[in-house]
Amino acid sequence: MPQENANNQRLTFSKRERICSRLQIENLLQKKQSIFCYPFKCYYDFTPKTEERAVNQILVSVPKRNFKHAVERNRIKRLTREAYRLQHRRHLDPKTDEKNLCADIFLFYVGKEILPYNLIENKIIEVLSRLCKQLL
RNA sequence: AACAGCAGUUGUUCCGUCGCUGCUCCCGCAAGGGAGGAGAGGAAAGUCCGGGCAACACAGAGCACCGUGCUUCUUAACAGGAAGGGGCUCGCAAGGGUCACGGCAAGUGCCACAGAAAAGAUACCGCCUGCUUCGGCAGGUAAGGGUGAAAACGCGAGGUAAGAGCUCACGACGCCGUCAGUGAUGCCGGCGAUGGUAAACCCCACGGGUUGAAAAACCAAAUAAACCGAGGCUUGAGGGUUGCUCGCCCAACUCGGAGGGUAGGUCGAUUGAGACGGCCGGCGACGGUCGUCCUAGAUAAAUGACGGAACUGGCGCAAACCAGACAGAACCCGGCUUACAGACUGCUGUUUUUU
RNA sequence: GGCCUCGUAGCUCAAUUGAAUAGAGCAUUUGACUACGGAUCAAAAGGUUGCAGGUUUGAAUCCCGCCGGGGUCA
Repeated sequence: MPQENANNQRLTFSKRERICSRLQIENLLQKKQSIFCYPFKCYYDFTPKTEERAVNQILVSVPKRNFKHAVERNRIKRLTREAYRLQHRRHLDPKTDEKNLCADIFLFYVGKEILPYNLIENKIIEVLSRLCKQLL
């Protein structure tokens, strides 16, 4: 099984890397720190690493207003998560490890139509690199 | 063979790499890791009905409200389904389609405009009889005209001054009786009433307690106030006891406990009115019995991404290119409704060709 | 996931006990008034009553099925 990753890490995206707490979401939205990169609006926050939390966490949301069918919303969320899974080891984790922080990221899909996977992947890379600039 | 209708089945497949969520086994103190195997639908949708399950309420009965409405059967139950009856309708016929299909002969209401009159009848024109000052007046009548969506059962004959269910035959309708049928109902006989409207109020029959998994149950941080137990030593401060001080008590304060149950977690929650197959009963829906199988269980919510190949379609030979329906479980079932490219099967009808 | 409500001119609302031309204000257009504009006056246009069926002589209204919007349950 060839491991192509430079850090020799598996490209995982398990439940620990997701935001599941309602309180966490509300805190995140109250900070009102956001960047915009079509088709994503991204709320974010950085907290110091603790024993309980040592990884970056992410949440994807697609409004029902723009996509009426559950099939479409599921597809966007899956594409977004897949792009994050493949890219966050390279573009986000080294920077946060350097600062000993971990990030909460709320990705809000504000586009009106479903984009193909390679476009979404490029946009996710852009979002992650801009987040890294916010760190500096 | 083509086309059309109806009914039913199916609704892309395979390989590689990287992932996600449960389950089983193994390693590990743990975090986690490894292996194996599983992982969206016929509608998962709409939430339109009916249940299971749960909490609360409840002696019994009635009223109100809501729903259903030909009959019999089916079922856990239903506004579903099956078979049958009746009306309407398509058709030469065979046969098919469709129906909120109990009751306006229990009561009340409504029926605009037009029209004499829209329902206890009435009388504009007309018809007939009588009177007449020849202008009409009085009476009878509802056959005809006209109005309207609808006109006092329809139509023919008798009858009459003219007429009239006034009488009779046939026909539409209700009730009763005989016969057939489990029954709706049908045949025959007798009696009887007559506008429509109950998706108008209402009457009759039957059914419905309310609220829904954000239900319910269990574990249980932090914090506030109240309670219980122990302490409450020195100094200072509050209240009571006392004229005052000391003392004592309360209380502040400290520690512990129990209680309720918020954040959070567990459960509910996936073995069930289960699926598949055989046999038996039934016209059928469906039921009985035997055997085999275990077939998603997430919880801010898994079932995905990329690449390759095949298949189908755009398209008439090939290649290239493009596309692959409707749509995503949220406690679980039975139905209904709505969406749906294509493929396949069966039956029926029409047309053409061949024998 | 469950439940409740509402869809009428471009906008805000009537008509809702079925009754025949669906009405009012603002906005739009035209004309008058004015040197011009505003205000005012007069007139016009604008509606598949969300869509599709049914009941009825007749439906915005009654019934049924869809579609869309809003609200509510921690």
